[in-house]
Amino acid sequence: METRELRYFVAVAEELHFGRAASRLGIAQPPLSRAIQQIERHLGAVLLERTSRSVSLTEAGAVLLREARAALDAVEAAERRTRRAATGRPGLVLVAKAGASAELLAKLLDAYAAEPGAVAVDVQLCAIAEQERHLRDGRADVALLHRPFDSTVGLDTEELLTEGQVAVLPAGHPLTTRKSLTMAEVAEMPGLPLPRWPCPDGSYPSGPGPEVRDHAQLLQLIALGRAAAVLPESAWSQLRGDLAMVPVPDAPRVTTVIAWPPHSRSRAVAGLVHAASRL
Amino acid sequence: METRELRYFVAVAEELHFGRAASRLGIAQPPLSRAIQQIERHLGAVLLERTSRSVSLTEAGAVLLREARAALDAVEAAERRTRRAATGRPGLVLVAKAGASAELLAKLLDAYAAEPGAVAVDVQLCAIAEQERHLRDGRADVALLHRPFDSTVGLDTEELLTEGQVAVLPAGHPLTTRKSLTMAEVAEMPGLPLPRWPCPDGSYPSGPGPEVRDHAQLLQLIALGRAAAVLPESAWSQLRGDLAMVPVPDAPRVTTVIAWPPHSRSRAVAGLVHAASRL
DNA sequence: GCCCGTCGATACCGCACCGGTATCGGCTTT
DNA sequence: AAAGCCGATACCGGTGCGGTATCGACGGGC
Repeated sequence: METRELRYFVAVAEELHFGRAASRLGIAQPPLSRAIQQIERHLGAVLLERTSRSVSLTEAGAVLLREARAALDAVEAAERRTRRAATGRPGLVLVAKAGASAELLAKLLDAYAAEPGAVAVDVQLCAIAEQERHLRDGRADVALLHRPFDSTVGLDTEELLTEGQVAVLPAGHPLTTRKSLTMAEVAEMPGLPLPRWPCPDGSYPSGPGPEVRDHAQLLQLIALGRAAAVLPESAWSQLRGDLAMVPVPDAPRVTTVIAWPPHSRSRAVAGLVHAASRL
Repeated sequence: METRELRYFVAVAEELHFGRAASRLGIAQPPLSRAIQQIERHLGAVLLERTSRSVSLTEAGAVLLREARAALDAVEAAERRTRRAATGRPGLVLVAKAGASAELLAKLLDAYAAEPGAVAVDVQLCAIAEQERHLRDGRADVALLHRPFDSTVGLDTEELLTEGQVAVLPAGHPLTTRKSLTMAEVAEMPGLPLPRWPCPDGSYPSGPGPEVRDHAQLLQLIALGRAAAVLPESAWSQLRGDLAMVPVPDAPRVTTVIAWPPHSRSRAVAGLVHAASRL
């Protein structure tokens, strides 16, 4: 099967509408209909149930959607990594959540730079839940992830740090005088909803809190008195004067891990991981 | 990039000869030359150094070869898994090395069959080093692997059993009277070389021993007095009357694991792993 | 109840591109 | 110096992709 066909199928499966999928792909609708039929003939399977009013995935279609996304990521990764290898500069790209693990990251970069044979490390800060995708499609070589929030499925990892979490509140909030809080108390603070983080697919769960892409956004919203949050202790180093923190002992402990795609066995990645593992 | 292009590149990169690659692909040589040029133009990178006498991979070409193989596996897996999903029969395919972990496998299948909601399990026995590929290209859902021999990189795993290894010798061999042997002693037995196992790419390392694909082959060669081997203790259950075993305490311990592709989060796989984890 | 709008499928057509044959140009071998 | 091997180039024909036009089925509205 060709990647063109996979791209076409993914577009239709995501839009569940041939016309919209076609315009998203920049082609007309009829060739798209034909291409999907050809895929179905090739696989000997019905992938989409279609009436003139609705399009829906069959079970086989759902499987192909999941697998096709992975395959397209792999193809994209192949292109990107080849282009990067061709430039000759063997630099590493590391992604981390903007605003998270700042201290740890600094120590890691220092430690690695001191190693013999260290190469340049290009640090990219991205939105929550974006790092995994960057690793999978070849835009990055290594990532700092946070269990249990980020999925590390299919990646090789090394644990770096486990820590508890704290509630981050606007300075002057009544509860800032407390020595500790429970998750239940934090979740039910009137007027201070917890923010909504993006899901891996980029959508947001529904609920009362504000939609948030990274820590900087979040801290600003808290300072404005529009939200509260429960964050790893190390977020402390980022705290501005207009914020306060209170430990939340019953929040799940957070483990920061360094992760890399399993088959990228480059010297440079190994060196960085080695430096990380003995911080 | 299209999978056709990736296939073409892989063929040339493996053959390092345009003519042979073309005939392997079933096309003529000129279109292949053009296709490679087109890929190089598309990526903006030189992938192959060619003179009229030799073809060799550049560094970028080596990266693309590795990544392209992974990408093609992912595409193939997408097709296969979709076809399997379309049949409606939600059977699982489990691969194991022929002749290895026979007892464990039997217990596992029994335990899983007793679980509520168990589906049919299709057991495929294959050659050494083939299981990983079966998982990656969608021919199988789960595999029994043996660390440290098999690579589990990029797979999710659960440990099942760790055991020591024993030397397997022809019955009546002088050393069968010993209570134990060392690796060094086994490696240097005159006239009884250790066999050569295939590498992940299907080739064999060079050396004195016979080339061997699976345990049945190996045991027969040992019985014939043409080889000796060091195998996990559980191979004991397979031993015929014409073979003997002696413990080898300093051989690395072998861990049998059940492995599955990380993004295949099907109910059935989860059930099988669950059954396996509490054997 | 008829008309109209929506949406996927079909019909048909032109052109890009893939794959084929013929040939060239460079290099090695004898 | 001649011959052979091998990748690149030139050129050509056919497949198939993508386009426009249209059909047919289904719903909703006045």
